[in-house]
Amino acid sequence: MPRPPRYDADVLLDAALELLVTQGARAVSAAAVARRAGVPSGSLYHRFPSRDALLAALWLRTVEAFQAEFGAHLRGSEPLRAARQAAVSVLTWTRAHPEQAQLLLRFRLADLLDGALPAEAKARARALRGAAEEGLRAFAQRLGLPEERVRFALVHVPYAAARASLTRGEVPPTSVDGLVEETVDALLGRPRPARRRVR
Amino acid sequence: MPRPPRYDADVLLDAALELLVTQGARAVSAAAVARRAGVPSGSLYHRFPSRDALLAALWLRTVEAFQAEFGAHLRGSEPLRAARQAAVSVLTWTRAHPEQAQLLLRFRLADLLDGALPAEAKARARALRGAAEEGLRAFAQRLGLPEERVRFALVHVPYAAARASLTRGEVPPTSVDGLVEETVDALLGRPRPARRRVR
DNA sequence: GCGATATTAGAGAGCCCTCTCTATAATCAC
DNA sequence: GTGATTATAGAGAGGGCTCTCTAATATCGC
Repeated sequence: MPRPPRYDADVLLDAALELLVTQGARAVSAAAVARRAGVPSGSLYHRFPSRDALLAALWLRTVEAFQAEFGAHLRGSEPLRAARQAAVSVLTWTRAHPEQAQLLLRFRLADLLDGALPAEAKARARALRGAAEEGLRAFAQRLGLPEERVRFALVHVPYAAARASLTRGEVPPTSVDGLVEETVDALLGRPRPARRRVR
Repeated sequence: MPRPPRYDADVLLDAALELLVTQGARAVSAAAVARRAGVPSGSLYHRFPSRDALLAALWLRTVEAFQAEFGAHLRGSEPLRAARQAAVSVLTWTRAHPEQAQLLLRFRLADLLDGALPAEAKARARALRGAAEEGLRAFAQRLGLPEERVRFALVHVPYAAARASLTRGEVPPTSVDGLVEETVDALLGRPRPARRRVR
């Protein structure tokens, strides 16, 4: 039997994530990741065939984690309630995993890579995209509302709310949860009888 | 008198923008910008002291253009109407200047740079940020609503709507204008009597 | 034409990065 | 212990990038 591994692939992905959110995409070189993780470059390339493959793995690991949670909420029983919960879960997840959230909010997969997406990663990416599309489509149907409207309310609005804080290096305050729920209600539910004018 | 310039600085900024939106931040090297613009690298460095200075100049040129328009709408007479117009102007501007919009939507200034923001750019950036903050603060006061709510409705929601299309390489369809106005009304105005359930 | 001035033009020093390659080490079945 | 297998470890080839430096060039006032 073989020599046991000394470094976990996740150690490298974690290092890459840290570099990415603190220093930006240009700072994430395979060499920098290896240095930061305290791993010889040879060992890095033993696990990942290329820098692009490493970045793709980081991206996919993160999207998978996020979508698992968001999707679970969408499948909840009462639709409007599920919608609110899914939307707010974006903020909750962001608070629980600020670095991962930054990765998703600030970068596109293609922007992290130098070349084309490695074939193996492409399959994983397509599966994820498919699952997300399908989940949203099904949910829109349950609500009886156009997909565009549902996507706007559940994806882009919470996204914007999370992004607002993250770009300032903070975590979204709980006060925006209310704004997001209110927006979801306004777009997907019956209009609220009277809006409280907070001031 | 001196020899007349042969290249305009904007030619370089345009080339950088094109590289940025089509290839991502990592692709925008000073060398690549010069190649793309058909300018010798020496001439590039004659205009910009460093790659970072060039990228900062591109960013600032773009933010200034965007804010000029957004700010003008905010100063419109009837507040709720001004709010709707400002919010929708984000989408209009995005359609008129898709590449510039992508720059603002997809990248943060710091992510484009390798090092710290050059001092000269820092002053310009601070001025811009100050003007934006002040404009929003004043508008929130006119509306008599909390700044956070106004920022969410006028900045982040339209931002999200624009981003939705741009990340797919498209320009926002006019159909989202309605969603944005509806959201602005719901968050800043009196609730609409009855929402039309489109389907 | 002639200096003064600003700009072009491009070669190349030095640096970092990606990725490869080879030598070495650790584990297990027998 | 031996062989098979899988990792580690790190040096270095080759390439691109940033930025500098020098030589050449275009314009103007006189």
